[in-house]
Amino acid sequence: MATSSEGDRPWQSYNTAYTNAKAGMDGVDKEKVQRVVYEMSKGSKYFENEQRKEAFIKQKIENLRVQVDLLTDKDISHFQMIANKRIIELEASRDLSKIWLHVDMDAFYAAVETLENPSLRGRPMAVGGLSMISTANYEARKFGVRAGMPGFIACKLCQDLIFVPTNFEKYTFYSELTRKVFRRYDPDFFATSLDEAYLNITEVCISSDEVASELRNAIFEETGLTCSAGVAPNRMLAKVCSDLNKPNGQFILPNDKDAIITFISSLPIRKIGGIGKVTEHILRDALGINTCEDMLQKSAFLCALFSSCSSDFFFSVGLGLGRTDTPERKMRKSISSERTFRATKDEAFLFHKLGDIAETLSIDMQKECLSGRTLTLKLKTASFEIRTRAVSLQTFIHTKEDILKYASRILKAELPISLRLIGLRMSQFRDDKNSNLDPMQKTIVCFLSGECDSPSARSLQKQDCVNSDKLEIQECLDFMEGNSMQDLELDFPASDDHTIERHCDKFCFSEYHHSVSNSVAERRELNDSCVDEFRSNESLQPNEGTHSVESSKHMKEVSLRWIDDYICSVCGIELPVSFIEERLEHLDYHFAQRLEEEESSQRRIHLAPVERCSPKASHARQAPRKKQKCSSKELNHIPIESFFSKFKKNS
DNA sequence: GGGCGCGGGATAG
DNA sequence: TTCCACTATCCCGCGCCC
Ligand SMILES: Cc1cn([C@H]2C[C@H](O)[C@@H](COP(=O)(O)OP(=O)(O)OP(=O)(O)O)O2)c(=O)[nH]c1=O
Ligand SMILES: [Mg+2]
Repeated sequence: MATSSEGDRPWQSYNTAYTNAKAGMDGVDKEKVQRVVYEMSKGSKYFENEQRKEAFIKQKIENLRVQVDLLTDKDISHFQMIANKRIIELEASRDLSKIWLHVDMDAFYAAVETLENPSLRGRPMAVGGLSMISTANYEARKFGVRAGMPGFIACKLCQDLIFVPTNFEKYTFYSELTRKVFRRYDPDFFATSLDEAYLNITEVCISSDEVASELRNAIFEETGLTCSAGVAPNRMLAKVCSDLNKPNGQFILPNDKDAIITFISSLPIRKIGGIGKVTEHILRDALGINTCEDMLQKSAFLCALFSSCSSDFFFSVGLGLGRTDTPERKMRKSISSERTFRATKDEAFLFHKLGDIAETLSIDMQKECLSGRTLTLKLKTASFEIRTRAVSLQTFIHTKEDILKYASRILKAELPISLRLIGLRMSQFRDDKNSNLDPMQKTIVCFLSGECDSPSARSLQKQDCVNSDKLEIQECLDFMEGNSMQDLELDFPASDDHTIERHCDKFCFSEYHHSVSNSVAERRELNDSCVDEFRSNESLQPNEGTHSVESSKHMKEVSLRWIDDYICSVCGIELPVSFIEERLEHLDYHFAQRLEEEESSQRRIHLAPVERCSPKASHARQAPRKKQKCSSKELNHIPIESFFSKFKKNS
């Protein structure tokens, strides 16, 4: 440990952020880099925050060491038995039947910029700005400049460094080109970022070496970009391998257990994906673990100190085991936007920023047709402390106004505060996966198109399905035929009233009112002291006798017009109402509808499959509503035009 | 006790 | 003169509810 010489060379104790071995960093004067970084950082707010975090981790390590010291010989042999058993089980699961290839483009953003501006070739260059750089080319790396380093420090390390601003459209374009090549080798390849992908080449592989060379050549031919590749029996090892001969190189690890053991034994644990700065630090200083092999040597202690989930992971690393299956494609779980600015406590400025962020987030959500019910506000204080505050709503939101409304309330609760960053994230998207759907059920849109199992139909289901409130179509049809509305019930997501109050006791959040009832209005007055739209738990009870009665004939017309409007506004096809009516007669499908309570009172119709099970709670009763035109503004971005074009031809 | 929601943290590109 | 990004995912611990 360098602690003894800390007095002389304080930079050695400053975190190892830029010192971990990285491609292109051989032969760099690490001591000098470390010193410059330290000199530039020392005394800054950022630095102080890092020191706080570091101290916290040191404390954690200290606690672990105490735990280790307390272990008796008996304890140790006990945990050793458990560990051995687990290791044998894991070893038994070893699968050497697959061949995985990991591709990683070299200095990707920088390489793309160089391609578009050849004068940059051979000169040290970084993509990003003075505050942060995304990556640097290999010329710049010789100076110690690297991804995640602030630009102003990089400048000190390399006087002639050229900065190029990021341009994601370019990177996306070139990423697409590389993926075209990947697809030829494995149509089911899966990309983990713009510049990385895993390919299962088991089937196409005669010689791994040749496949890798051929692939890299093809990529270079078709894009002008170089990449590195790693081939191994599982994804964890393939990723390690792709980094070994970077840039523009490859490394093949044969599907042979002895070769794997040899390979893994001397490998520093930091090379493994999932083991970062902190884990490396903890395992080294608490248990003396440096290489993957050490994971097995110290298995008893890993068992004693960590959860079985964590120790399993550590043992897998020691054995060189990794996933060999192809993961199913997952939809995104959250979407966010955040901005950094000069730290300030000027509230007008902060709220203005919040509005900007809400707007970009809303635009991004609309691009992907997302609507979410959990909003998370992220703040970074002037001292770099990160705070997050979340609310889960009863309704799904995606407009700037809605996002800003709730975000403002949360932010108000944090004032006064000096901030340097504000971010907003939406999650818990509206999605059929959120409710136990019968996957055999199809959407109304599907039905109308007659293409129930087409991929576009599935993607449509993913994007535009379940709502917080739904009407069973059969019930709706019953109603249309003159039955009572009394039996129609709405399905709310689980109520989070208490949660909201608990976590943000200064504010009460408005609920989504499905019917305008006197009782709600009355309660609103009673709770006037709280906020504008308070909603008590009592209001979750069904509202009695509040709906007016309109003729069922009229309702039927209205319902059919809704659907007609929906289809029209989405894809511009005007269908005869009688056609829709005829189609609907055959359905055991459902449609969901949603009434915006906001000033615009826009009505949005969502077509959705619905679970067969009865609604969990019946909080409100549906009241008949007046017909309103669908808002095409909200619907236009739903990318189902191509889907409907099929339908157009047929009709 | 399982599930949910929140807040913090680690990791990666 | 300037003084460390942005997007996303997973995991853990905690408190609460059913
Ligand atoms: C590591 C990192 C990468 N990126 C971007 C820029 C990178 O070009 C791109 C791919 O990341 P990396 O593959 O990690 O880095 P790289 O491709 O630039 O260099 P190499 O693989 O040869 O070591 O992701 C960031 O924006 N921020 C980061 O912190
Ligand atoms: Mg790369």
